[in-house]
Amino acid sequence: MGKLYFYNTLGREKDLFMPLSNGKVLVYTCGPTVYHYAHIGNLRAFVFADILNNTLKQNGYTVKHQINITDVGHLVSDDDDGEDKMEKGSLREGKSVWEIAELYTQAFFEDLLDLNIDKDKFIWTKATDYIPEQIEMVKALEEKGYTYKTEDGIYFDTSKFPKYTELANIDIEGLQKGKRIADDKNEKRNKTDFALWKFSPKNEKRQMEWDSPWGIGFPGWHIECSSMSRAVLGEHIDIHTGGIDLIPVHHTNEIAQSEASLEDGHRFVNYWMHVNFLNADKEKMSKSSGDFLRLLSIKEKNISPLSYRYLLLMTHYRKELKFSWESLDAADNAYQKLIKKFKAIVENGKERVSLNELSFEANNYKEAFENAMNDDLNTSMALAKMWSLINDKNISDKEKHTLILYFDKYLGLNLSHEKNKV
RNA sequence: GGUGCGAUGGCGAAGUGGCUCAACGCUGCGGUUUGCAAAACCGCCAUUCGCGGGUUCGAAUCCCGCUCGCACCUCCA
Repeated sequence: MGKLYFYNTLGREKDLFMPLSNGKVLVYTCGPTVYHYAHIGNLRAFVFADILNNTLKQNGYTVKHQINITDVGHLVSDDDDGEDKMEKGSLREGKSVWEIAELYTQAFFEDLLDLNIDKDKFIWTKATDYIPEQIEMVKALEEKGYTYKTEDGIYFDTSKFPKYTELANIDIEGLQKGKRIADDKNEKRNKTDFALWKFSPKNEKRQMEWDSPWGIGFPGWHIECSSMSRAVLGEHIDIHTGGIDLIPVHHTNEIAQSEASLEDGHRFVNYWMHVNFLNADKEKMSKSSGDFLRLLSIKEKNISPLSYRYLLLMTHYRKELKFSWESLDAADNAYQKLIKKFKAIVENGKERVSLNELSFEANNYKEAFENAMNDDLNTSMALAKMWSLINDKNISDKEKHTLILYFDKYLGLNLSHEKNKV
């Protein structure tokens, strides 16, 4: 097992990775919401999760990696009578909310397949399959005195959890009025308090609603990750990943729920890893429906989705990526060239050598590549090492063949198969 | 208002004190090859790392100040 260093959002520095139990790593990734198609920005988080998963495995760990699917609708923010996004989608498309969830879940899985992400590596859990667990957790929090009831739901009292600001470094006083916290009409005690259970609106039948000790309703949107991760991975997990936007609200709330319901002082998560955003050149990557770039848009331009994956690997995951068609073209050129070069290498060096009988020089490339990946998943550096290897005339094609296939176990660029268009 | 991130060649991007007077890829340019072209191959393309100071034998890398840009806090990852 090599030495892995990960940048931890909690503490904001690169730490040596030490798993909770020997040889086994528990990972949780915040997954998609399934009332719309994923745009390519969403997908960045899952390519990252995939690379992380690969790297852990290459380092000899057994990885148990869970991703949730948010199929419960939650209220559209601002106004009180805001519609639920699932229900809204249902209305829009004339399908039941369950059909909506299924439709977009399948579309999401297709995107993963296109990106060479084997979905079977992960344990997928749907929020609607874990309603009893979510209710249990809310009950536990209630028993410990962390909750209170208002007209529209059961809320978590964040003032009772002193470490609340730890992850995001939130200045509660500084939170501006008029933003999400402004709805003082719903009797929230603190600006940062959030719903654990929401009551169904009176005189209205929702398509998704469940009975609970507090009345008919549906879970708050943070509780699903806390309770599902506990159900599948246990109370303590090694690594939790997600988009950078989840830090201040969602992950902060997750920590509060999970740790408040544990014994004092126990950490819910040891390493928090956050993927930066991909932003479009001109238009902002759209948040809700509307126009946004799908993987399909890339395919329609006859560009391989794996070229998009290559583009993602060109930049470090913690760095913002500005998407443009120019940069995707550059990535596509590089990726297609890589495939060609690799094919030529395979033809000249058909039989491979074993990884432990590499020449000294070839082994240097192996180590340089591993070091790059193990240093907080520096894929950009790793790609550079791969190119240097390809261009090195002193290494035999047999060894190159061996090494590139090995590298691709980390990178997942599907270099060994023929499904790529050339 | 709060929080966080960033500024490196035409573009993307690595590099956190000496092995980098700056990797790797894309583009471009010159050449070899070719009937021409494409492809392939060979070669070239930042004395410089936003600006101004400072620390040091030595800084893109550390410190101070400044300028500019971006993101999140509105259920986008």
